[in-house]
Amino acid sequence: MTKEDRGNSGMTKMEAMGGGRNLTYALLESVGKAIVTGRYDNAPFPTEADLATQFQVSRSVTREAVKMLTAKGLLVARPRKGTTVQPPRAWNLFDPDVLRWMLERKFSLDLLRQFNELRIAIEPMAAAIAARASNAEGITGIEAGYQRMVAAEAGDDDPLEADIAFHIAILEASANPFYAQFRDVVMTALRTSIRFTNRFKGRTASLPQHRAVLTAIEARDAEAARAAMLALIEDVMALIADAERAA
Amino acid sequence: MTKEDRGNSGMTKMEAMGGGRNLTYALLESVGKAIVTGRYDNAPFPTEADLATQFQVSRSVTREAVKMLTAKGLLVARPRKGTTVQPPRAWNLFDPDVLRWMLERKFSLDLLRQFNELRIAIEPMAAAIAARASNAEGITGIEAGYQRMVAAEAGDDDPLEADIAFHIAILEASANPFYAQFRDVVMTALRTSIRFTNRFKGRTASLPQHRAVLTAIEARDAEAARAAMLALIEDVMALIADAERAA
DNA sequence: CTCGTCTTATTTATCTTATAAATAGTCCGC
DNA sequence: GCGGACTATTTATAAGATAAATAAGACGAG
Repeated sequence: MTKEDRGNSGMTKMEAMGGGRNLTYALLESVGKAIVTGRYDNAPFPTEADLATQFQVSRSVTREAVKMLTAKGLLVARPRKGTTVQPPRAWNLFDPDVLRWMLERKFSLDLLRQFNELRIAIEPMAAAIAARASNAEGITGIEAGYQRMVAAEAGDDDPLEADIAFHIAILEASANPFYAQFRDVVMTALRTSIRFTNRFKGRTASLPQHRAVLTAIEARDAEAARAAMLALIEDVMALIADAERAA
Repeated sequence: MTKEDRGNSGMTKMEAMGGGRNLTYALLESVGKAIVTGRYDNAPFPTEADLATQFQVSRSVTREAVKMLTAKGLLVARPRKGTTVQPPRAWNLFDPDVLRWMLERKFSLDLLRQFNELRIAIEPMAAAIAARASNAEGITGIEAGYQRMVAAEAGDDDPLEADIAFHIAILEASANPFYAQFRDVVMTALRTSIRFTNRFKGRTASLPQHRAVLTAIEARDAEAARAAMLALIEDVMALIADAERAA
């Protein structure tokens, strides 16, 4: 149950909390998306008083949302100067919210390519580390992810979520917090890019290739694990390159 | 240090703003560090009212600091349940503040090794991409970084800052925002780990090795750039491995 | 005119006091 | 026992006042 229909035509209060579990998160979502979409590129960011008026919320809510956006690198506030939007290079791209806003803004094939360029660096290495150093729990997680993909093949699980689970299990099996940190990034990016990958039918995340990664890790063969994962992502890259040529 | 034994010459107001440019940032710093240091591992996180009382600041300041810590993944707040510390896996390790708190907490050789394990994935690839795709501006930046290292060798610049500038220039030359994003992470981690690397005398960041990276990028030789950068970081890894054996 | 200082206006920062909303825990009637 | 109303606690929201910081303009001395 989402929200009961009040039946009125008012619809104020942050558009009936369209963004999150409370006003602050709703405002965070609205303003964050607006910033990333470039609404303030050629206009000054409003003062906190204006923001509160525009969105019909109290200054407390406004200030707390602004503080969160500041923590994510999107804004900076100074007395008398007002609140200003930071240049994109300052945005924390590895913050799930920020990344999601960027991916949702219009879906850029370019950004998707750049993201997969990152995956090429991270995931094969994570697979190699996992092959070398993961414990039983880590291996079990990867196997579970693979089994979900098998189930998805038979229609018993969501293909995308299963695919994501597999990749995340490997990141976590690396037992390196820096690699595990990419959990949310990979999750967010893969979820959002579904619109793209789904455009290519039959692209059901090659089970054999994933199996190759799994068996290499189980066999503690770091080099094979790295190579198998690399091949997997480079297939995606090839797909993107094709799309770029087509466009 | 408890709060009881103040009583002397005033010194309230968040201990004379010991943390940042205002009360909110001072509180952010204090509480962030406390969380990462584990002060609340075996104790419940205080309610916002208690926090305000303990640190002698208003609820506004308290709430705004808590919201920033929430945005960084350290806290989560729910009505009636209170504010609770998130498990470390939820912390945004790529947030400069969070990373700094983690590195400062006691200096873990283990964390340093894990960080360099990440560098092995990122930086050689960034160098390769830079060799393949960087523009004139990117190359100039790398050359400037190298020149700073040369100057540092002669005592005309800070060796650590010059070294950092070189590595960051490469990340930025990759023209991939995801790689450029590691700018702050690398900066923070290298700065903080100075205490470690300095313990080894003569470790003045081999100029020839850095030069090899530069020339490879200038020559647009991606593979050579990757290899040169990899060699560079693996030297650091060897250093860490030695230290781990010694301990 | 030029430079430094002083004043002023604007904006964030802080504090205070209420009230609302959410919900974990308790108690009650059956 | 068990479901549901009740209560107490904690965050969420609002509103208003004051403080602090500082950019911009006014002013005055040289």
